[in-house]
Amino acid sequence: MALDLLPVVGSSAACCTPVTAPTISEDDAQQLARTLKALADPTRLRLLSLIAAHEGGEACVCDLTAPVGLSQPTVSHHLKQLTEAGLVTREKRGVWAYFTIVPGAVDALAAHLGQHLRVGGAG
Amino acid sequence: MALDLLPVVGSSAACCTPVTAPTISEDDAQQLARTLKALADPTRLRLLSLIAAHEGGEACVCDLTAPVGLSQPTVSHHLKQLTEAGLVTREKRGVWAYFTIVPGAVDALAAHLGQHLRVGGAG
DNA sequence: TCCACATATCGATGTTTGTCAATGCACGGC
DNA sequence: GCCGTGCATTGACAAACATCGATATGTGGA
Repeated sequence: MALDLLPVVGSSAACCTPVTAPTISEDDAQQLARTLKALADPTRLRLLSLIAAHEGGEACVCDLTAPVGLSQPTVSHHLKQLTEAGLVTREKRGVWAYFTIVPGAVDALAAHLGQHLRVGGAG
Repeated sequence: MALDLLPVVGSSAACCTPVTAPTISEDDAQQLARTLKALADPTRLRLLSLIAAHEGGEACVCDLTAPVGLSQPTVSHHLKQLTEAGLVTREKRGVWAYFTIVPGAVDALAAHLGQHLRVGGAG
């Protein structure tokens, strides 16, 4: 292993400042991104807004298809995404499925984000 | 076209509760989704976290490629997305491009979200 | 039992997105 | 003036996604 020369350049200096705080883990980033992806669609944002604006904070699929102007299967698909992301809950009553915003879900997401993205790191 | 029967069912009642608050506009939803999309990727979240954790709150591309394990063009592409979303700023100093977190950008996003998604509507 | 209706799932399709290799561009040192 | 280096852009490609029509599932009423 006789390769101990390698000048290493040394003097160029400027680039590559050191990391001074812990960064988000790969798993945390993936989990956070999954939830954000559920939010990052105009149709789903409108669905959430519609649910929140409905009387009692709940709405069924038939309440939502007309306002967003999409087919029933598409709306159902988006609601499934939101449910799997933990942003809404689904409750079946009779023939209808009522969706409700999970309180605090968005706040928790925002807190998580702020924790990792604040300059100076997670500390 | 003599088809005026169509019983209309009428009595089923239950479904379709009324909307009692204003909902997010189509444009607002689109704009909000665009910013969220920039955040909704594990690589970009890690880049943001890395920038925030670097000394002085800034980092250049060469600081970031190795930690995320992707090619330089890919990292550059993600940083462009983040810049266009207003989440980071880019400052060229000599040969290097330094990226900085835009302070308050995430907070503003969170505030925007909460405003539209709180049950009871935008208030 | 049969039918109508609300919702979910499936299969197909066009679009968007993340990634890379190759190349272009600007800056600084020799 | 030339070359090396850091970064951005381009073109290509595969994976993911939003959307629809058709169909399946489950529920309540006749």
